Amino acid sequence: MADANDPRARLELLELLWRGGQRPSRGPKPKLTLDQIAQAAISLADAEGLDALSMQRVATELGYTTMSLYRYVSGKDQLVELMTDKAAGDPPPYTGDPADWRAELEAWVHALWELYLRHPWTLRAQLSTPPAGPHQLAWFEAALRPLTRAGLTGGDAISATLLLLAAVRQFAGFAVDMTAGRARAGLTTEESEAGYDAALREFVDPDRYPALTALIGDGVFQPTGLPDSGIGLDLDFGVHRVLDGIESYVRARREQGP
Amino acid sequence: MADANDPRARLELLELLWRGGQRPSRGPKPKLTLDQIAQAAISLADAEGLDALSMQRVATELGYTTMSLYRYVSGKDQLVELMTDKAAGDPPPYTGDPADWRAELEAWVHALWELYLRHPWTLRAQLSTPPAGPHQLAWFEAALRPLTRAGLTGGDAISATLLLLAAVRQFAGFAVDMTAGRARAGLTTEESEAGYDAALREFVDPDRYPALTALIGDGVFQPTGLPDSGIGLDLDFGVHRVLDGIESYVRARREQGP
DNA sequence: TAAAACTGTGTATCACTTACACAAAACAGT
DNA sequence: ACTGTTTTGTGTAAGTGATACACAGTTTTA
Repeated sequence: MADANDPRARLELLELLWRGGQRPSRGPKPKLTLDQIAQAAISLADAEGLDALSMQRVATELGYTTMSLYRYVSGKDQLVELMTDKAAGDPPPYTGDPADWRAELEAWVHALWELYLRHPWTLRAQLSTPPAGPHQLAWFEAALRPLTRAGLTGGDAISATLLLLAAVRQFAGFAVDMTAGRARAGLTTEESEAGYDAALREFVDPDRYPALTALIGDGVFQPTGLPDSGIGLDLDFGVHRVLDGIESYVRARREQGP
Repeated sequence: MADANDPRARLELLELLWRGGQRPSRGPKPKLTLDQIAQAAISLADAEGLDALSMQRVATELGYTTMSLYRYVSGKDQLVELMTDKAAGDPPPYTGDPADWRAELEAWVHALWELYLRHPWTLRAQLSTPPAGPHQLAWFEAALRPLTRAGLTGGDAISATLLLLAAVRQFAGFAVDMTAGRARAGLTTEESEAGYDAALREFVDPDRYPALTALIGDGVFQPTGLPDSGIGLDLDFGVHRVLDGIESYVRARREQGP
């Protein structure tokens, strides 16, 4: 099995991602499958987070010994990579007006946001390559289609996809981290938000942080009762700006020629 | 010392962030300082990454025992939070035209990008609260100023800051992950990029991924020789779109009234 | 009917975090 | 000055986790 410090590890990973780890015909029939292992690991990570994910626990969950997993996976890192692609699943098909690329991208963003809230640990997974698995690329494809239709070409379409991806990932990350931190502190959402507001009021010096102080004074950081402290709305705002920016870019290029 | 599963942990953290862990007057004079510990930990994380960061190694680096660190810090998690704020430092002062909010934000983005490349591990640090340290907030403030001047108010200014922050963080994350993965595989940049292109060509099915296939055919994924595989340029593209979007939003609001 | 290849397992090693208790050090109040 | 209290740095030990390695049993191939 290829060491992690080896170019072969990348090829091996691709093989597993795309061909699901076909086994040679010799030897005993495997009792487990890669898919089964990845599924058990995903369930565990969903329920208790990436920190609670250990080879031991996955193995126990499946009723096998820890070391048996190493017959399917070169190590924990590789397992996480496989989990990440599997958990991504396929993006939901877009059913709206095919000409409305903005709506299609908004739906994409929304679906991805939900995916990350469903599998928060994927945001912390350390991947060794750019997206290369079938599901990761399916999401990529689903964004490229409307962007291409909007009029973006080549590298611009990639850049725009990455920009939207960046926004969703980070905003989801903000939301997830806040929820996790809140839960670890044993606070309600309201308590947590009020505590943050109070902390800002206590420590933020108006001379050093004038703009921030003004916002605090406006009550911007007070508890809102919104889910995820309103991060979803921040994301909506951001996506709207980004799509506006893309639209005006395409228009300018069209009018002015390349 | 407050357990992590305790609201007091948050107050304790704030105390350390803002008042640097003042010590009671009784007892032996401490030989270490919080700052010293954080600095050693930052150097280690810079050099070898967050995985290599252990209490043992930090202590050894300083010439003390592992457990001595626990007199200054409640645990590794808290240390990482302190490191993150300290490593953020203060944003460089903006020296350009004060009326040119776009240039100011571009400079901010650029400085932040460099910060993340200098301290890549901060992108993986798990923080228990929204930004609450003096340096984190200083960066926040530095973005709020030009955005406020641009004409954004209240929650909009926050949303826009988060959007730009999201872009920089994630693009830096892409760059960092690619570099790390490349290094672990023992490949040159060129080899790594060529390998990715080759993998896409091998596995991507034109029927299932038509838009992606078109891009691959255009040679978009071929090695470029650009630093960080051109991610910096993708970020520039993205920031340009975002600023355009913000600008048109402000203009529309001004013309139409709130 | 071997020989070869592969599976699941038991064992062992190494690194890590952190709880706990102890002795020495420094201060506070008398 | 003195004594009790608080705090520091340390030694020890427990618990968890990743993973290397060798072994015995299983299945296929020649």
